[in-house]
Amino acid sequence: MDADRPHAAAPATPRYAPLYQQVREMLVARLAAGEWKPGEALPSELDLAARFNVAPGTLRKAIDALAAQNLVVRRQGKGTYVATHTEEHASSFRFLRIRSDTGATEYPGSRLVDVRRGRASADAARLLALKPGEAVLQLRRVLEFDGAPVVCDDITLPAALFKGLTRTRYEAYDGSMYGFFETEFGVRMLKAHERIKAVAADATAARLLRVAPGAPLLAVERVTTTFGDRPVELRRGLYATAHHHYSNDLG
Amino acid sequence: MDADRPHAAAPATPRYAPLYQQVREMLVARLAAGEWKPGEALPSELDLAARFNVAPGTLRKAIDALAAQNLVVRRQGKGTYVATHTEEHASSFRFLRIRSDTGATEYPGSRLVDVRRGRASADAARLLALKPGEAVLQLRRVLEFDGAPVVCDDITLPAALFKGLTRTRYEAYDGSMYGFFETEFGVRMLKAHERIKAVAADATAARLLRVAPGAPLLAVERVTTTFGDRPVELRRGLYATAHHHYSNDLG
DNA sequence: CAGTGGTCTAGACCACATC
DNA sequence: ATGTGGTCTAGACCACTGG
Repeated sequence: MDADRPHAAAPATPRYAPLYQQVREMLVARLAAGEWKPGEALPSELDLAARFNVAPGTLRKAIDALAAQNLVVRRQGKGTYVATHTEEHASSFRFLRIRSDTGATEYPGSRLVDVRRGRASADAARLLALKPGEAVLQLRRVLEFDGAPVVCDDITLPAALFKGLTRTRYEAYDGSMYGFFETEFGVRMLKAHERIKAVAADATAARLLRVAPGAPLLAVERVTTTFGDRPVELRRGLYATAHHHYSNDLG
Repeated sequence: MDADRPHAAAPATPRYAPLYQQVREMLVARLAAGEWKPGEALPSELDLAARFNVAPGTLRKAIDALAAQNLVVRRQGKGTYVATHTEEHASSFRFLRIRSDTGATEYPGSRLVDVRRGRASADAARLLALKPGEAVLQLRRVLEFDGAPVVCDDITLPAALFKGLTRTRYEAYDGSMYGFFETEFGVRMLKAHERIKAVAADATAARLLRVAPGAPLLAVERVTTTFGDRPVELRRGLYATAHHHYSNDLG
């Protein structure tokens, strides 16, 4: 690109980077920069192909890759849209793996119990790529299925990215927490890694989840990342699994 | 295919099936029938395109889909190979989500504790699509990381598919359990669904995993399927997560 | 060197959504 | 009717592998 030389670009670290990957990276950069906002349509494929001076097929392959990463969503006959957490009233199960044993597909209610400012522990700093002691926000929220508490999450956020986050403001927002982060703070949660253990409920968890102290709970530690694999959320959750389970597909 | 009319095939249930999907399904059928065995190379793309009377690009897209499902593996310059569980000495972590907390990537040892014949419980029958009381094999095996037991699996298999499975025969086999199933019984594990809960260790589990009775454990119920989403294995595992965790990527 | 998968191009046509 | 993404085709050329 740049010029009209198809795939003669100078190799960076790998010996060679396919044109469609280069185009993909340019598109990601523009998405990250907010050239097209979540929920908006990208220009048409032919338009983009012309801009980047590549064949439609090449441009298409680049967008295929973005769609596979869930960065954009294609809608036949309409266009290609920037992925958003604000429309996923069904597909918000993308980051929510807890399910009712009965298979009921009800969407849980979220209750924000507490918001406070604090400083990153050594642990949190490491996982969030912050300096120990940097300012963070600590949220605690409870997920309720059919009125019964099932999940208790302790969420740690870099304060610098979420200036002005308050409990009131969250409660004024209608939608998922990641929708809230996206809309109000421009932070887009793209990928997450979870580490799961089994633990015994301590007094606090027992009270919040209404289980006996010492009852076995799932402990889920999630690090969520945005563009460039930059960690922007640390979430430690305790799941009561008497009537619910963590669902996972391998394949 | 069939004729030389590109995509005029009669719609079945969906209004319309793309040619490359039809080709994909024909390839899956041949894979399931064993026309090419695990580890073997498929014919070249040009060859297959000619056989199916489609353009190389269309055949390629069909194989792309198979590769995305991990049914085949492409190797540039060499060919496209049927996926196998017998070569994945590294990538066998595809179906093994337990990891050491220290990040050590050691491969665990597997010890088959017990093999017995039995009849399917109502539960097992439902999950394996058998009739209650049908003959099954019950295996119990322990996974050890660095000599310490971490996972105890109770595995239920339809006896009809695994005739002649004995402990001796497993111990004579050098490789993973799914490699054993594939090589010795022609059963290919393709996908799995897991449901995870936290439970307290009972006396048996406590002894096998060397934890205190009542200690919290991960309980992982896995249903593994082969071609056509046919369930062929039910696996109930207990994971000791003091120094290990279940690792999962979302995104 | 020949053979394989991988990339790129170019254009025709289909299906879907919207006006 | 128009514009969008989706499919299909056809052929040239590149990169990797192995004899």
